[in-house]
Amino acid sequence: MRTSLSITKQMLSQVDKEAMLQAQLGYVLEPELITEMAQLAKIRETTTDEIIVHVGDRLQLIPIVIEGSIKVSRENENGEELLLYYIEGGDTCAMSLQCCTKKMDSQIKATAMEPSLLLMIPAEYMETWMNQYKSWRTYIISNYHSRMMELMESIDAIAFMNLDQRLLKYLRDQAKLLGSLEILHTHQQVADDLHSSRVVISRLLKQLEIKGEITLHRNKIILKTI
DNA sequence: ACATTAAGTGATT
DNA sequence: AATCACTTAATGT
Repeated sequence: MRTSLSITKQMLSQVDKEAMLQAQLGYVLEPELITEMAQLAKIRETTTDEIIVHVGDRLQLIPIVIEGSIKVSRENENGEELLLYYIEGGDTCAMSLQCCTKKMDSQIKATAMEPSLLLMIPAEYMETWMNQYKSWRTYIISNYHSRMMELMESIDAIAFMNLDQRLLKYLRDQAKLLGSLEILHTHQQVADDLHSSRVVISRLLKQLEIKGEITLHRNKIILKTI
């Protein structure tokens, strides 16, 4: 009984993979490629805050985000972090491709921000697809470009914005990404993402609350507007 | 009721 | 803006 159920579920998900890819990438990728990807891809489901890639991991599979969102951060040897950018539905981390083919260890940490669904593709196929499918080339290059732009935005924020502005931007980015004005984070988690300290973040959040931008609760920050 | 974790605060650098 | 040292508040057992 249990076996037949799980087999059914497995088969369904195999069929669904193509549909999911079609829905997310049907406009950019050739149908033959979508089919091929669906055959090769392994499904990975994540829970909120599940770490998908650790610093130092040797990647062999490249994730494509189907549902949900992933946070990519830098991490130093003390475990201190800095959020770099997010990866949303239909996106991939093109940088991990290079990481795979050059057999380098991952320089970043990837964490699921919500329950997410990923398709994991063996890196070696990605290489051959670069020559085989024009749409794939375009997709990867455009992904590289997006990540690069987001990286620059982060650098701008760090270099040119005060922490209070950066904090507000962070809250708004989170809200946009997760589609909710309620941000379910502790002040400590926010501080980690911004590589600041809890006390400082608490004080700045208090100021934002006084200004009427947000309201504060335990484990929860509510934005008034995006 | 008690322990634990999150958030608030004053003082100091 | 960060850190320390402490208080207060919220929540779990």
